[in-house]
Amino acid sequence: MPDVNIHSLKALAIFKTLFEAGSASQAARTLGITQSGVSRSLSQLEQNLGLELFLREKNRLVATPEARELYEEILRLMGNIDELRHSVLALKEFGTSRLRIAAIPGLAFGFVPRLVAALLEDNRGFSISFDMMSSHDVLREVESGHADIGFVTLPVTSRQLRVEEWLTTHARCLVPRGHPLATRTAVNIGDLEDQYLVISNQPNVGADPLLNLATTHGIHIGGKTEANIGAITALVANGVGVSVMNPITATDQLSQRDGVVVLPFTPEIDFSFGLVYREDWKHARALEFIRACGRELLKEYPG
Amino acid sequence: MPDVNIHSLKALAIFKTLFEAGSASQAARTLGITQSGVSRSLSQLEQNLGLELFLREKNRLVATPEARELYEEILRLMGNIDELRHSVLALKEFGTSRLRIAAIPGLAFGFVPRLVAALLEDNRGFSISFDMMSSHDVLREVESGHADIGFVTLPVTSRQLRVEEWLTTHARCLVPRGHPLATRTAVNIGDLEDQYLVISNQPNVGADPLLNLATTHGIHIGGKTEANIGAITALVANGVGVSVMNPITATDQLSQRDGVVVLPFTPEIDFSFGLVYREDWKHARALEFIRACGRELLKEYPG
DNA sequence: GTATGCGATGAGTTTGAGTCATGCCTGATG
DNA sequence: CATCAGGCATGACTCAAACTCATCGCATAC
Repeated sequence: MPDVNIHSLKALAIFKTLFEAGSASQAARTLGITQSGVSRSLSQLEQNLGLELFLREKNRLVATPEARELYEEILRLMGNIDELRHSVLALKEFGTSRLRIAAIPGLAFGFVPRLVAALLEDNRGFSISFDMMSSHDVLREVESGHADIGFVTLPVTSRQLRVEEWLTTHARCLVPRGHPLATRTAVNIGDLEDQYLVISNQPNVGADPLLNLATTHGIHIGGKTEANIGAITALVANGVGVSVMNPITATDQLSQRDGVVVLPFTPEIDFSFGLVYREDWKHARALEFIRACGRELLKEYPG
Repeated sequence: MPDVNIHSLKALAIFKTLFEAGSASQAARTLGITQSGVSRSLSQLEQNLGLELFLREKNRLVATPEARELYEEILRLMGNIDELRHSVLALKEFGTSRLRIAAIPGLAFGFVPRLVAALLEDNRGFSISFDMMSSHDVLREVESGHADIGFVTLPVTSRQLRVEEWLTTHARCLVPRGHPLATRTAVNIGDLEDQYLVISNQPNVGADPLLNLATTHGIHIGGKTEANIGAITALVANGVGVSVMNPITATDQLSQRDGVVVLPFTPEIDFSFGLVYREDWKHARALEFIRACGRELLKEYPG
C-alpha cells in the first residue's frame, strides 16, 4: 500500500501553485521552473498520495474535489510552516520565541499589555503567555522556570534571581472630582484626617504603607475599603473615598476614566518596580529588547 | 540575510531525532543512516536557519536553549503534518476529508452523534462539522452546499437533492411509569380521551399528526404541552402527560432514563427518515461508508 | 490550414543527500 | 602514561531524485 509520504514540501508547494494558477505552464512560470517539472511533480505527487488530483480533460488540467480539499489542508500546513519560520526569526533575533511573563496586578492591566503589544509589533514570531499574580507568586513562577521574566514591586529578595530596577517614583493621591481635596495642588498625610480611604487588598494586611504612615503620624482615618488594585480608581471615581497609589497603575486605569484627580502626596511613599529573571537568562538577547521597549514605554508615564 | 528556508522536512526530522537521541551517532543508528550524514544535515540546518543549535563541547553535541524551543516547534509542525496525512487517507478512502452534516433535532442527540462516532472510529482523518436545525433548514443547507449531507424526516420534496430512505417505522406511545395506561400492552388513539399530551413544537403548528388523528377520531384531549423534542421524554418521565413519538428519538433519550414505558400505538402513525445530499455527491465514496455505518447503527434500535 | 497554447514523456544533466575513509579530540582504563 | 573506545567533522566520492531540453500529440482560435 502506498504509504502517504510527505517527504518533500516542494511537491506540495508546486501543487499549491498549480492549483492557484490553474495550469501547469502558468505555475511553471510563477515558480521559475519548466512546465515539464510541474507536470512530473504533479504526477509523482498523485502517485505518492494515491489520489487523482487533476483530471486531464481536452489537454487541460481540471482540479478534482479532492484537489480542492487537499489545497485547503496544504494552505493550513503552509500557515503552520510560516509560524515556524516566524519562530525561527524570533529565535535568531532574541534567542527565544517563547516569552512567559508573570506580573503583579498593578502592572497587568496597562503597562505589561502595552509592553507585550510593543514586543509583538516588532516580531510576530513571539509566542507570549502572560499571567497575573501576587508579587510573591511572580517570584516563585520565575524561580521555578514556569515564567521567563516577572514584574514585581521592589524591593524583593531572591538569591536565585536577577533583579533589575526599572522605575522608582512616589505614590500619588487619587481624589474624586468634587471632593474637598480635589482643588488642592497637593495632598499631605494630615489632610487625610477622618477621610474614607480606598486601599489595595494586599496579602499582608498590616503592610499597607499608607495605613502605616497614618498610624505613625497619629492620623485618624474615617474608614477604609480594601479592593483589588484594578478596581480602586473605579471606587474613587464613584466617590467611595480617596486613595494613594503608584502613578503607573493610576495612569493605566485613568486613561479612559474621568472623575478622578491625581495629586502629589507627601510625605513621599516610595514605589519601585522592576524586572526579575533567572540567572540563565542573563545573556538572552530578548532581555535587551524588552528593556528597550520598557524604557520607551515608561516615557509615556508621568513622573 | 539568510532567508529562513524550510525546503526539506528531512533536515527537521533528522534534527528532531538528533535532539531526542542526544548524540549524532545514536540518531544515525535510529535513522538508519551514517553519523556523517547526521552531522552534515545538522550543520547545514544551522547554516540555513542562522542558528547555533548544538554547542560542540569536548567532542560532544550539547543542545542550546534555541534547539529546545525549535524542537518544540518542530513537534508541533510534525503534528500538523500528521493531520495532513490523516486527511489524505480520508481523502483516498472516502473522497473527502471534511463532512458537514445537518440533522433534525430528533436525530441530533443520539443517532447522528453515534454515527459520527462510528465514522471517526474508522478514520480519524475526518474533519466533521455537525449542526442541528429544522427539517426545512436542513434541506436548505444541503442545497446551498453549506452541508454535505442532511438527515430529515420524510417525505421531503426537493428537485435538487437526492433523497434516500433509511428507515420507516411507526410512532410509539410514551407513558409515565405508574400511569393507568402504563400496564397496557398497547395504546390506541381512543385511550387518549381526556389525556394530557406532550407534543413536539413543530414549526407548522397544525401539522402534528397525533392531534390530527385525535380530531378525525373525535377524541377530546385533556390538554397539551408543546416542547422541544429533546425535552419530551423528560416531561413524560416527570408525569406531565403521555406522548407519541418516533422510536428512534425515544430510544436515544430513554437509554439513560427510567420512568417511561414505551408501547405500540394504533392506528399506526408512519415515521420515516432518511439522508439527503446533492447530486454531485452521488459518487462520493464516503456515502457508501456512511450508509454502512447507518445500517449497522439502526440494528441497535427496536424494530 | 496555420498558429498558438497546453500537457506528457524520453533522454540527458545537475544537484545535493548520503557514504566511506580518515583524522582529531576526550575521557576511561589498567 | 599509554592505550583504547566512542564521538564529531570533513574531503572525496556516489547515486538517485529533481529538473531541463527537445519533441510530440491534442485542442482551440483565427
